[in-house]
Amino acid sequence: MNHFGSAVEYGLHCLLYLARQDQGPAIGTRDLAEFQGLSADYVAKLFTRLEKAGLVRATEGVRGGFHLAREAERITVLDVADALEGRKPLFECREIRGNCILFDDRKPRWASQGVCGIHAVMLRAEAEMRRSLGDHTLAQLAGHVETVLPQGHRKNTGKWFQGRLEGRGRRGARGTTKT
Amino acid sequence: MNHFGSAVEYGLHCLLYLARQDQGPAIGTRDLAEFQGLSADYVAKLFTRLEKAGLVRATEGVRGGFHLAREAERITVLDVADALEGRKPLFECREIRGNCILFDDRKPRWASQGVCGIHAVMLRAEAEMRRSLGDHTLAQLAGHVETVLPQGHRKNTGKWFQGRLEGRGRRGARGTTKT
DNA sequence: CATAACTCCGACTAATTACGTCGGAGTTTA
DNA sequence: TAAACTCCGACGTAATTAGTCGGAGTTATG
Repeated sequence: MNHFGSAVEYGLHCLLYLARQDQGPAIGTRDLAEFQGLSADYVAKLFTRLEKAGLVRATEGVRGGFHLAREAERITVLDVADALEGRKPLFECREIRGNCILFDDRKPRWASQGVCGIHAVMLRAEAEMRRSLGDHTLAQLAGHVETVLPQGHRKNTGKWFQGRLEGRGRRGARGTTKT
Repeated sequence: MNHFGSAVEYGLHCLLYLARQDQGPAIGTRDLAEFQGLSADYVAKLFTRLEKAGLVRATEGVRGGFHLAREAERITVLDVADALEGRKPLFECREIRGNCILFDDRKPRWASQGVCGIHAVMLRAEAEMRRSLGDHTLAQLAGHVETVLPQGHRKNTGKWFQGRLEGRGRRGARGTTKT
Protein backbone atom coordinates (compact mmCIF):
# COMPACT_ATOMS: atom_id res chain seq x y z
CA MET A 1 0.00 0.00 0.00
CA ASN A 2 1.04 3.58 -0.37
CA HIS A 3 2.88 5.25 2.42
CA PHE A 4 0.56 8.24 2.35
CA GLY A 5 -3.06 7.20 2.20
CA SER A 6 -6.34 8.89 1.55
CA ALA A 7 -6.32 10.67 4.90
CA VAL A 8 -3.42 12.87 3.86
CA GLU A 9 -4.91 13.51 0.47
CA TYR A 10 -8.35 14.48 1.75
CA GLY A 11 -6.86 16.52 4.54
CA LEU A 12 -4.66 18.55 2.25
CA HIS A 13 -7.45 19.25 -0.18
CA CYS A 14 -9.68 20.46 2.64
CA LEU A 15 -7.00 22.59 4.22
CA LEU A 16 -6.41 24.30 0.91
CA TYR A 17 -9.97 25.58 1.00
CA LEU A 18 -9.39 26.90 4.48
CA ALA A 19 -6.18 28.55 3.37
CA ARG A 20 -7.89 30.24 0.47
CA GLN A 21 -10.67 31.76 2.56
CA ASP A 22 -9.04 32.19 5.88
CA GLN A 23 -10.14 35.70 6.70
CA GLY A 24 -13.79 34.74 6.16
CA PRO A 25 -16.15 32.78 8.38
CA ALA A 26 -15.43 29.27 9.59
CA ILE A 27 -16.03 26.40 7.17
CA GLY A 28 -17.80 23.26 8.32
CA THR A 29 -16.55 19.76 7.65
CA ARG A 30 -19.85 18.74 6.17
CA ASP A 31 -19.66 21.47 3.58
CA LEU A 32 -16.06 20.66 2.76
CA ALA A 33 -16.93 17.03 2.26
CA GLU A 34 -19.98 17.61 0.15
CA PHE A 35 -18.22 20.14 -2.04
CA GLN A 36 -15.55 17.59 -2.89
CA GLY A 37 -17.70 14.46 -2.96
CA LEU A 38 -16.12 12.90 0.13
CA SER A 39 -17.60 11.08 3.11
CA ALA A 40 -18.68 13.70 5.63
CA ASP A 41 -18.08 11.41 8.60
CA TYR A 42 -14.61 10.64 7.48
CA VAL A 43 -13.66 14.25 6.90
CA ALA A 44 -14.96 15.15 10.35
CA LYS A 45 -12.75 12.50 11.83
CA LEU A 46 -9.72 13.83 10.01
CA PHE A 47 -10.33 17.29 11.37
CA THR A 48 -10.32 16.11 14.94
CA ARG A 49 -6.83 14.80 14.31
CA LEU A 50 -5.79 18.05 12.69
CA GLU A 51 -7.09 19.95 15.67
CA LYS A 52 -5.28 17.73 18.15
CA ALA A 53 -2.09 18.45 16.27
CA GLY A 54 -2.75 22.16 16.57
CA LEU A 55 -3.10 22.86 12.86
CA VAL A 56 -6.71 24.03 12.91
CA ARG A 57 -8.99 25.60 15.45
CA ALA A 58 -12.68 24.80 15.79
CA THR A 59 -15.55 27.10 16.65
CA GLU A 60 -18.61 25.28 17.90
CA GLY A 61 -22.30 25.73 17.41
CA VAL A 62 -24.54 26.26 14.45
CA ARG A 63 -22.33 28.68 12.51
CA GLY A 64 -19.28 26.74 13.61
CA GLY A 65 -16.50 25.23 11.62
CA PHE A 66 -12.76 25.44 11.26
CA HIS A 67 -10.01 27.96 10.72
CA LEU A 68 -6.31 27.41 10.30
CA ALA A 69 -4.61 27.73 13.67
CA ARG A 70 -1.72 29.68 12.16
CA GLU A 71 -0.83 31.30 8.86
CA ALA A 72 -0.81 29.08 5.80
CA GLU A 73 2.82 30.06 5.24
CA ARG A 74 3.73 28.24 8.43
CA ILE A 75 1.96 24.94 7.81
CA THR A 76 3.89 22.46 5.72
CA VAL A 77 2.75 19.37 3.90
CA LEU A 78 4.87 17.40 6.33
CA ASP A 79 2.98 18.86 9.29
CA VAL A 80 -0.28 17.70 7.76
CA ALA A 81 0.97 14.22 6.96
CA ASP A 82 2.33 13.70 10.46
CA ALA A 83 -0.84 15.02 12.03
CA LEU A 84 -3.10 12.73 10.04
CA GLU A 85 -1.23 9.47 9.84
CA GLY A 86 1.18 9.77 12.72
CA ARG A 87 4.86 10.12 11.99
CA LYS A 88 5.56 6.68 10.63
CA PRO A 89 8.97 5.55 9.43
CA LEU A 90 9.71 4.35 5.92
CA PHE A 91 11.35 1.27 7.29
CA GLU A 92 11.53 -0.54 10.58
CA CYS A 93 14.72 -2.41 11.35
CA ARG A 94 14.27 -5.87 12.78
CA GLU A 95 17.88 -6.16 13.84
CA ILE A 96 18.64 -9.19 11.72
CA ARG A 97 22.27 -8.66 12.66
CA GLY A 98 21.63 -10.22 16.03
CA ASN A 99 20.21 -13.45 14.62
CA CYS A 100 23.48 -14.78 13.27
CA ILE A 101 23.74 -18.49 13.90
CA LEU A 102 27.33 -18.12 15.01
CA PHE A 103 26.25 -16.45 18.22
CA ASP A 104 24.18 -19.29 19.52
CA ASP A 105 23.06 -18.18 22.96
CA ARG A 106 24.38 -14.74 23.66
CA LYS A 107 25.31 -12.24 21.01
CA PRO A 108 28.40 -10.11 21.32
CA ARG A 109 28.09 -6.40 22.00
CA TRP A 110 29.32 -5.35 18.57
CA ALA A 111 26.41 -7.11 16.92
CA SER A 112 23.91 -4.55 18.10
CA GLN A 113 26.06 -1.50 18.47
CA GLY A 114 25.18 1.67 16.60
CA VAL A 115 22.75 1.63 13.72
CA CYS A 116 22.55 -1.25 11.27
CA GLY A 117 24.08 -0.14 7.97
CA ILE A 118 20.95 -0.93 6.01
CA HIS A 119 18.85 0.95 8.50
CA ALA A 120 21.14 3.94 8.20
CA VAL A 121 20.62 4.11 4.44
CA MET A 122 16.88 3.98 4.91
CA LEU A 123 16.94 6.68 7.56
CA ARG A 124 18.84 8.91 5.22
CA ALA A 125 16.31 8.42 2.44
CA GLU A 126 13.50 9.10 4.85
CA ALA A 127 15.15 12.31 5.98
CA GLU A 128 15.42 13.48 2.37
CA MET A 129 11.77 12.77 1.80
CA ARG A 130 10.70 14.60 4.93
CA ARG A 131 12.88 17.55 4.12
CA SER A 132 11.25 17.81 0.73
CA LEU A 133 7.75 17.70 2.19
CA GLY A 134 8.72 20.20 4.84
CA ASP A 135 9.76 22.65 2.13
CA HIS A 136 6.25 23.02 0.79
CA THR A 137 3.64 25.06 2.62
CA LEU A 138 -0.11 25.30 2.30
CA ALA A 139 0.34 28.87 1.14
CA GLN A 140 2.49 27.76 -1.78
CA LEU A 141 0.00 25.12 -2.78
CA ALA A 142 -2.91 27.49 -2.50
CA GLY A 143 -1.05 30.01 -4.60
CA HIS A 144 -0.40 27.41 -7.24
CA VAL A 145 -4.05 26.48 -7.37
CA GLU A 146 -5.02 30.11 -7.88
CA THR A 147 -2.83 30.39 -10.92
CA VAL A 148 -4.27 27.27 -12.47
CA LEU A 149 -7.99 27.72 -11.87
CA PRO A 150 -10.14 30.11 -13.91
CA GLN A 151 -11.15 33.21 -11.98
CA GLY A 152 -14.83 32.46 -12.28
CA HIS A 153 -14.43 29.20 -10.47
CA ARG A 154 -12.96 30.78 -7.40
CA LYS A 155 -15.86 33.19 -7.19
CA ASN A 156 -18.42 30.41 -7.53
CA THR A 157 -16.68 28.40 -4.85
CA GLY A 158 -16.85 31.34 -2.45
CA LYS A 159 -20.52 31.80 -3.21
CA TRP A 160 -21.33 28.15 -2.66
CA PHE A 161 -19.78 28.08 0.81
CA GLN A 162 -21.41 31.39 1.65
CA GLY A 163 -24.80 30.10 0.63
CA ARG A 164 -24.27 26.96 2.61
CA LEU A 165 -23.39 28.95 5.68
CA GLU A 166 -26.47 31.13 5.41
CA GLY A 167 -28.71 28.15 5.03
CA ARG A 168 -27.58 26.75 8.37
CA GLY A 169 -29.76 26.70 11.42
CA ARG A 170 -32.87 27.37 9.38
CA ARG A 171 -35.39 24.71 10.24
CA GLY A 172 -35.67 22.01 7.69
CA ALA A 173 -33.23 23.65 5.32
CA ARG A 174 -31.14 20.48 5.23
CA GLY A 175 -33.74 17.84 5.82
CA THR A 176 -32.58 14.54 4.44
CA THR A 177 -29.41 15.49 2.64
CA LYS A 178 -27.75 12.33 3.92
CA THR A 179 -25.77 10.48 1.32
CA MET B 1 2.59 -0.05 7.81
CA ASN B 2 6.07 0.76 6.64
CA HIS B 3 6.71 1.49 3.02
CA PHE B 4 9.62 -0.93 2.89
CA GLY B 5 8.76 -4.22 4.49
CA SER B 6 10.62 -7.28 5.58
CA ALA B 7 11.24 -8.43 2.02
CA VAL B 8 13.61 -5.56 1.35
CA GLU B 9 15.33 -6.00 4.66
CA TYR B 10 15.89 -9.73 4.29
CA GLY B 11 16.89 -9.35 0.68
CA LEU B 12 19.53 -6.73 1.41
CA HIS B 13 21.03 -8.73 4.24
CA CYS B 14 21.27 -11.80 2.05
CA LEU B 15 22.73 -9.92 -0.88
CA LEU B 16 25.43 -8.51 1.37
CA TYR B 17 26.65 -12.03 2.00
CA LEU B 18 26.76 -12.66 -1.73
CA ALA B 19 28.64 -9.40 -2.25
CA ARG B 20 31.21 -10.32 0.36
CA GLN B 21 32.00 -13.71 -1.12
CA ASP B 22 31.28 -13.20 -4.73
CA GLN B 23 34.37 -14.82 -6.20
CA GLY B 24 33.67 -18.05 -4.28
CA PRO B 25 31.13 -20.79 -4.95
CA ALA B 26 27.42 -20.15 -5.14
CA ILE B 27 25.50 -19.74 -1.89
CA GLY B 28 22.18 -21.48 -1.38
CA THR B 29 19.07 -19.78 -0.07
CA ARG B 30 18.65 -22.39 2.63
CA ASP B 31 22.07 -21.65 4.02
CA LEU B 32 21.51 -17.91 3.86
CA ALA B 33 18.26 -18.26 5.73
CA GLU B 34 19.55 -20.57 8.38
CA PHE B 35 22.61 -18.45 9.00
CA GLN B 36 20.44 -15.44 9.74
CA GLY B 37 17.55 -17.17 11.45
CA LEU B 38 15.04 -16.48 8.69
CA SER B 39 12.37 -18.60 7.05
CA ALA B 40 14.03 -20.64 4.32
CA ASP B 41 10.90 -20.77 2.18
CA TYR B 42 10.50 -17.07 2.32
CA VAL B 43 14.10 -16.32 1.42
CA ALA B 44 13.85 -18.68 -1.53
CA LYS B 45 10.83 -16.81 -2.74
CA LEU B 46 12.63 -13.49 -2.48
CA PHE B 47 15.47 -14.79 -4.60
CA THR B 48 13.19 -15.77 -7.42
CA ARG B 49 12.11 -12.14 -7.55
CA LEU B 50 15.69 -10.95 -7.45
CA GLU B 51 16.53 -13.24 -10.31
CA LYS B 52 13.60 -12.07 -12.40
CA ALA B 53 14.84 -8.53 -11.93
CA GLY B 54 18.27 -9.58 -13.15
CA LEU B 55 20.14 -8.86 -9.95
CA VAL B 56 21.26 -12.40 -9.20
CA ARG B 57 21.95 -15.48 -11.28
CA ALA B 58 21.13 -19.02 -10.18
CA THR B 59 23.05 -22.21 -10.76
CA GLU B 60 20.98 -25.33 -10.36
CA GLY B 61 21.63 -28.71 -8.91
CA VAL B 62 23.11 -30.01 -5.72
CA ARG B 63 25.99 -27.56 -5.41
CA GLY B 64 23.76 -24.81 -6.75
CA GLY B 65 22.93 -21.42 -5.37
CA PHE B 66 23.22 -17.78 -6.28
CA HIS B 67 25.74 -15.22 -7.43
CA LEU B 68 25.31 -11.54 -8.06
CA ALA B 69 24.51 -10.96 -11.71
CA ARG B 70 26.78 -7.92 -11.86
CA GLU B 71 29.37 -6.22 -9.69
CA ALA B 72 28.26 -5.10 -6.27
CA GLU B 73 29.29 -1.56 -7.21
CA ARG B 74 26.54 -1.50 -9.80
CA ILE B 75 23.65 -2.70 -7.65
CA THR B 76 21.95 -0.02 -5.62
CA VAL B 77 19.64 -0.28 -2.66
CA LEU B 78 16.96 1.17 -4.90
CA ASP B 79 17.42 -1.65 -7.40
CA VAL B 80 16.87 -4.19 -4.65
CA ALA B 81 13.82 -2.46 -3.24
CA ASP B 82 12.18 -2.18 -6.64
CA ALA B 83 12.97 -5.78 -7.46
CA LEU B 84 11.47 -7.13 -4.27
CA GLU B 85 8.43 -4.99 -3.66
CA GLY B 86 7.76 -3.62 -7.11
CA ARG B 87 8.24 0.05 -7.70
CA LYS B 88 5.39 1.39 -5.65
CA PRO B 89 4.64 5.07 -5.29
CA LEU B 90 4.61 6.94 -2.00
CA PHE B 91 1.22 8.31 -2.82
CA GLU B 92 -1.53 7.62 -5.29
CA CYS B 93 -3.61 10.56 -6.42
CA ARG B 94 -7.35 9.97 -6.52
CA GLU B 95 -8.03 13.09 -8.55
CA ILE B 96 -10.23 14.73 -5.98
CA ARG B 97 -10.08 17.81 -8.15
CA GLY B 98 -12.59 16.28 -10.50
CA ASN B 99 -15.21 15.65 -7.80
CA CYS B 100 -16.09 19.29 -7.25
CA ILE B 101 -19.81 19.66 -6.79
CA LEU B 102 -19.87 22.68 -9.06
CA PHE B 103 -19.28 20.50 -12.08
CA ASP B 104 -22.34 18.39 -11.72
CA ASP B 105 -22.36 16.17 -14.78
CA ARG B 106 -19.32 16.90 -16.88
CA LYS B 107 -16.16 18.39 -15.53
CA PRO B 108 -14.27 21.02 -17.47
CA ARG B 109 -10.99 20.21 -19.10
CA TRP B 110 -8.89 22.35 -16.76
CA ALA B 111 -10.01 20.27 -13.79
CA SER B 112 -7.92 17.31 -14.80
CA GLN B 113 -5.16 18.97 -16.76
CA GLY B 114 -1.57 18.47 -15.75
CA VAL B 115 -0.64 17.08 -12.36
CA CYS B 116 -2.61 17.90 -9.23
CA GLY B 117 -0.55 20.27 -7.09
CA ILE B 118 -0.62 17.98 -4.09
CA HIS B 119 0.42 15.06 -6.22
CA ALA B 120 3.31 17.08 -7.59
CA VAL B 121 4.65 17.73 -4.11
CA MET B 122 4.45 14.05 -3.29
CA LEU B 123 6.18 13.08 -6.50
CA ARG B 124 9.00 15.42 -5.69
CA ALA B 125 9.46 13.91 -2.24
CA GLU B 126 9.42 10.46 -3.72
CA ALA B 127 12.06 11.42 -6.24
CA GLU B 128 14.31 12.69 -3.46
CA MET B 129 13.90 9.47 -1.56
CA ARG B 130 14.67 7.35 -4.59
CA ARG B 131 17.68 9.42 -5.47
CA SER B 132 19.03 8.87 -2.00
CA LEU B 133 18.52 5.12 -2.17
CA GLY B 134 20.04 5.04 -5.63
CA ASP B 135 23.19 6.64 -4.27
CA HIS B 136 24.04 3.66 -2.10
CA THR B 137 25.41 0.45 -3.54
CA LEU B 138 25.82 -3.04 -2.17
CA ALA B 139 29.56 -2.56 -2.38
CA GLN B 140 29.41 0.45 -0.09
CA LEU B 141 27.27 -1.37 2.40
CA ALA B 142 29.48 -4.42 2.35
CA GLY B 143 32.53 -2.24 2.85
CA HIS B 144 30.92 -0.61 5.83
CA VAL B 145 30.12 -3.96 7.38
CA GLU B 146 33.74 -5.03 7.00
CA THR B 147 34.95 -2.06 8.96
CA VAL B 148 32.53 -2.68 11.79
CA LEU B 149 32.83 -6.43 12.25
CA PRO B 150 35.79 -8.09 14.00
CA GLN B 151 38.10 -9.90 11.59
CA GLY B 152 37.55 -13.23 13.25
CA HIS B 153 33.89 -13.10 12.54
CA ARG B 154 34.33 -12.77 8.82
CA LYS B 155 36.58 -15.79 8.80
CA ASN B 156 34.12 -17.88 10.77
CA THR B 157 31.32 -16.86 8.46
CA GLY B 158 33.29 -18.02 5.45
CA LYS B 159 34.05 -21.29 7.12
CA TRP B 160 30.45 -21.92 8.02
CA PHE B 161 29.24 -21.48 4.46
CA GLN B 162 32.12 -23.58 3.17
CA GLY B 163 31.26 -26.36 5.58
CA ARG B 164 27.66 -26.17 4.61
CA LEU B 165 28.53 -26.48 0.95
CA GLU B 166 30.72 -29.51 1.48
CA GLY B 167 28.03 -31.24 3.47
CA ARG B 168 25.62 -31.08 0.56
CA GLY B 169 24.66 -34.04 -1.50
CA ARG B 170 26.01 -36.52 1.04
CA ARG B 171 23.27 -38.99 1.78
CA GLY B 172 21.38 -38.13 4.93
CA ALA B 173 23.70 -35.31 5.85
CA ARG B 174 20.73 -32.98 6.29
CA GLY B 175 18.05 -35.40 7.31
CA THR B 176 15.31 -33.61 9.21
CA THR B 177 16.79 -30.15 9.60
CA LYS B 178 13.38 -28.67 8.94
CA THR B 179 12.51 -25.77 11.24
C1' DC C 1 -37.33 27.32 26.27
C1' DA C 2 -37.24 23.61 23.15
C1' DT C 3 -35.44 22.05 18.91
C1' DA C 4 -32.28 21.44 15.23
C1' DA C 5 -27.88 22.09 13.55
C1' DC C 6 -23.22 21.97 14.58
C1' DT C 7 -18.54 20.08 16.57
C1' DC C 8 -16.34 16.35 19.12
C1' DC C 9 -14.86 11.49 20.17
C1' DG C 10 -14.19 6.70 20.51
C1' DA C 11 -15.83 2.03 19.19
C1' DC C 12 -17.01 -0.85 15.40
C1' DT C 13 -16.94 -3.21 10.62
C1' DA C 14 -15.30 -4.38 5.95
C1' DA C 15 -11.85 -4.67 2.53
C1' DT C 16 -7.18 -4.74 1.32
C1' DT C 17 -2.36 -5.92 1.96
C1' DA C 18 1.93 -7.97 3.93
C1' DC C 19 4.07 -11.99 5.55
C1' DG C 20 4.86 -16.43 5.58
C1' DT C 21 3.72 -21.54 4.29
C1' DC C 22 2.86 -25.37 1.38
C1' DG C 23 3.04 -28.61 -2.44
C1' DG C 24 4.65 -29.82 -6.94
C1' DA C 25 7.92 -29.77 -11.12
C1' DG C 26 12.42 -29.84 -13.17
C1' DT C 27 17.81 -30.24 -12.60
C1' DT C 28 22.19 -32.06 -11.04
C1' DT C 29 25.50 -34.85 -8.38
C1' DA C 30 26.66 -39.07 -5.27
C1' DT D 1 18.36 -44.27 -9.26
C1' DA D 2 17.62 -41.50 -5.39
C1' DA D 3 18.37 -37.48 -2.74
C1' DA D 4 19.35 -32.85 -2.55
C1' DC D 5 18.89 -28.65 -4.75
C1' DT D 6 16.47 -24.57 -7.34
C1' DC D 7 12.14 -22.85 -9.18
C1' DC D 8 7.21 -21.29 -9.09
C1' DG D 9 2.60 -20.14 -8.13
C1' DA D 10 -1.40 -20.87 -4.95
C1' DC D 11 -2.98 -20.61 -0.34
C1' DG D 12 -3.83 -18.89 4.74
C1' DT D 13 -3.45 -15.76 8.47
C1' DA D 14 -2.67 -11.47 10.86
C1' DA D 15 -2.47 -6.56 10.70
C1' DT D 16 -3.64 -2.14 8.74
C1' DT D 17 -6.58 1.22 6.29
C1' DA D 18 -10.87 3.31 5.00
C1' DG D 19 -15.05 4.33 6.27
C1' DT D 20 -19.47 4.03 9.50
C1' DC D 21 -22.15 4.53 13.56
C1' DG D 22 -23.93 6.22 17.87
C1' DG D 23 -23.70 9.39 21.62
C1' DA D 24 -22.35 13.77 24.34
C1' DG D 25 -21.80 18.72 24.63
C1' DT D 26 -22.51 23.66 22.41
C1' DT D 27 -24.93 27.42 20.00
C1' DA D 28 -28.41 29.93 17.31
C1' DT D 29 -33.33 29.92 15.69
C1' DG D 30 -38.47 30.00 16.26
